[in-house]
Amino acid sequence: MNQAVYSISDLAREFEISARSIRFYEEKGLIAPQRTVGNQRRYSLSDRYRLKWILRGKRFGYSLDEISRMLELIDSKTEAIDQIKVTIAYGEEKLQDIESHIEGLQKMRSEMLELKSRLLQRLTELEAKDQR
Amino acid sequence: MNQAVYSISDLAREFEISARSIRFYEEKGLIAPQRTVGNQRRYSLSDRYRLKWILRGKRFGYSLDEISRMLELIDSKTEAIDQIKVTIAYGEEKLQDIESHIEGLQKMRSEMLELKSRLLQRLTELEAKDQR
DNA sequence: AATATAGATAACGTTTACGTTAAGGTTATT
DNA sequence: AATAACCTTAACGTAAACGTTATCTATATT
Repeated sequence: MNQAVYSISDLAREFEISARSIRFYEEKGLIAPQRTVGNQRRYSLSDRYRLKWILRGKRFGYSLDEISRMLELIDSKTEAIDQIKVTIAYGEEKLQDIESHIEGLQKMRSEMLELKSRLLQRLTELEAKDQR
Repeated sequence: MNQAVYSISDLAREFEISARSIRFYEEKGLIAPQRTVGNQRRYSLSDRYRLKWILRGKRFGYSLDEISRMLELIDSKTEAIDQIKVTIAYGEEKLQDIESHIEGLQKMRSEMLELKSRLLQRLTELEAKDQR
């Protein structure tokens, strides 16, 4: 099994964040890499995937706490029917939330477009006046 | 002209935020209501609109600083051609940004959906096993 | 006019998400 | 084996975005 392994600065470089940030996410329990004999962090592919999720979540306004709960969802490995049901329910909640985020952003988008067309309008008017 | 006017707590109630927050946005220059003779804040419809924008921006991960710049764009009233061009350029930048936010969220959405279907799969398997 | 409710400023406190040293230990390279 | 490059924990610092509290003033209601 060709399991890629990354050091903390490998990931820091790749995602353009500080090693401090990555350690901070670990402090908060969002990620938990293996350690070498010398106690240095070694990240697997799935750790890398988690980190990607963390950064995506952050970009869209989710707090580390919320992201943490989403990650729990991601690595739910339980075989208990009731637990799975709870997890699915939580996932559906988050889906709703994400969808409402998308809607809100689309609203912002359309307002921005309106704004732009108003500005373009004014611009062409002024340029026409300039022509004379 | 039937100009609606709101007190600070009117808006706080409507948007479910604290009056402190609204005052804070004013401190940061994002909103600037009229004052009564007794120095109390009175918000117009357009102030209310700005506040809505502020909250929307915040929900989607924009900092008050970024939102501030977007608002400047909204109330740009300049007649200077060059200034308008600059404003349009900035608006286009923000549009791009919003669109990439939307894309990212859609990615999150599809991963969430995948996750959910995997969980549903496991659930039905377990329930089938339970049946026997 | 008196009282209740609401609003003002101002100062200090708090949480989140890191940045920045400091004082070392580990790994890789020559 | 020595040196550079990288890593560790730990502690303190910081910026953003408010919350909280105190003290005082305005407005609304009976």
